[in-house]
Amino acid sequence: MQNSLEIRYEEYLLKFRNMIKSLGLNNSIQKEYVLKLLFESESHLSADEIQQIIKKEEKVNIGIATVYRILNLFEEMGIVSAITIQGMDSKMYELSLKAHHDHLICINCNKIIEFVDKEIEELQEQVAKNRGFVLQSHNMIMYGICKECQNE
Amino acid sequence: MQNSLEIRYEEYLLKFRNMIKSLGLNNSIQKEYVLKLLFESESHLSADEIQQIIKKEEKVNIGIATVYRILNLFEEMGIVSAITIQGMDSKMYELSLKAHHDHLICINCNKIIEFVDKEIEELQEQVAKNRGFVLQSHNMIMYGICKECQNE
DNA sequence: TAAAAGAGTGATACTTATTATCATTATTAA
DNA sequence: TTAATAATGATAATAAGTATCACTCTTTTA
Repeated sequence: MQNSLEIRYEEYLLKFRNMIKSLGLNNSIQKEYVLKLLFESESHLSADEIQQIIKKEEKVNIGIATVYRILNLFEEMGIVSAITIQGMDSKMYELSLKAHHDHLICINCNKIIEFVDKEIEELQEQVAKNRGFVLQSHNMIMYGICKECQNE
Repeated sequence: MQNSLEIRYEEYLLKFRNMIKSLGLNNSIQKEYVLKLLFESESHLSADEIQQIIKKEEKVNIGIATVYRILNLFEEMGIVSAITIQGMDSKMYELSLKAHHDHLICINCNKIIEFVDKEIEELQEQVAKNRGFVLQSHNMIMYGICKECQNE
């Protein structure tokens, strides 16, 4: 019997395949490898990490250009979002299926905590509105020291 | 008679020179060119722009490595902060002397509006505190379409 | 079912921002 | 003024991300 993660993934995969088809694109095993990895991963991954993990786990080759191509496509489709973290030299990707959220990062151990604060979101809308902007998206990353790292 | 901007800059320059000295570093004409440019500039500048502007305005050569070196130093000193804007391939620098603020950027015309919202800042502290973090800094960039670009 | 057309992949060349290196120049201290 | 130290500039190196192109895989259509 499958666990709930797998079941959820099966559902998600079907939706994904429909989306790809309705965009007039061809699906591929590579796209599904990337999708599955992002779906199962707890953490944010770089293109390079994605390539390495797929090579190791799936025992299959995947070109770095393909990884970038797929990640860019997924971003355009709105199913992946990228964040740029201070001090890191490559973008980190995650599924944006998980609802929108912001990030709190420990500058010592690099732990990433995801959160949403409804009040902040509302105030952001307000700030934009007051300046005549129609808000499209935002990026908020907070940096600090987590509880564990404070006791060192 | 000097205008108030110049007067403020003179004051600031003296503080800067002291800071450099107390760090055991040597001041240089290049450092002061970069400082002055950032002080006078309304906008956020890339390292490349800084190099080009200094070459043109001061009719003097300055190496790109020096520009980066100085910007990194200034960041460590806490007098410059860098932001990474979606879709731009280089970091944008500004003096962080101007009090802390966040950014609202038009995705059409690239206009950048700086703002601070005290309530948001407080909520951010709260979010961090609730998760056991001691907050050190944050980056918040909001993307949208400005009033002017909406009527196009 | 088989070919033609279209799309996707992987290797690799390329671009470009940023950093490292090192000889030369400028500054500070004695 | 000179020895020691630090900063600069040219340039080589690094590395992330993109562009290109030959080849392979899908899809379509006859």
